[in-house]
Amino acid sequence: STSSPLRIFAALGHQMIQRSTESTDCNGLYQDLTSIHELDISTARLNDFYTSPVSASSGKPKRKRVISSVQRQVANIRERKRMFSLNEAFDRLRRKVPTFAYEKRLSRIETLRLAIVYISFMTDILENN
DNA sequence: TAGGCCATCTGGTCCT
DNA sequence: AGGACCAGATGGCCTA
Repeated sequence: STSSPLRIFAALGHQMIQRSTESTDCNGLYQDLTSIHELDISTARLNDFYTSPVSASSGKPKRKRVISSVQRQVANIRERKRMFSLNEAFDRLRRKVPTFAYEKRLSRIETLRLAIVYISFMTDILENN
């Protein structure tokens, strides 16, 4: 139907295309996220703390956590996994927002901005029907 | 070559 | 205590 929301959205600019569904994540850039299990956790010592000289806000001495190198490695892997899942969510969102005939995939910030516009557009359609 | 984008590391803070 | 989340820093890759 020519009045479908997607067609109306497409009419705002160029012809809208269905974006390919190929996964753009990884590309071999991620390190092995399973390697967390291979770290020798048994050698990790407990956290050490030292007292920083000043705490401007509270006046109380701040306790800073100092972690071992093994704990740092484990934390890095966790962070990589977290960012990986974040990027998976971005990929899902990318596939949901209609785009024009770009040769280039949307960046994360472009994906967010286009999603905002798209949601607003759809909301307007619903409210005016 | 500059700027944009991204992956990764890191330390701080919040929360369980 | 430790995991989740976050933001800053850094370096690599790509494109105009």
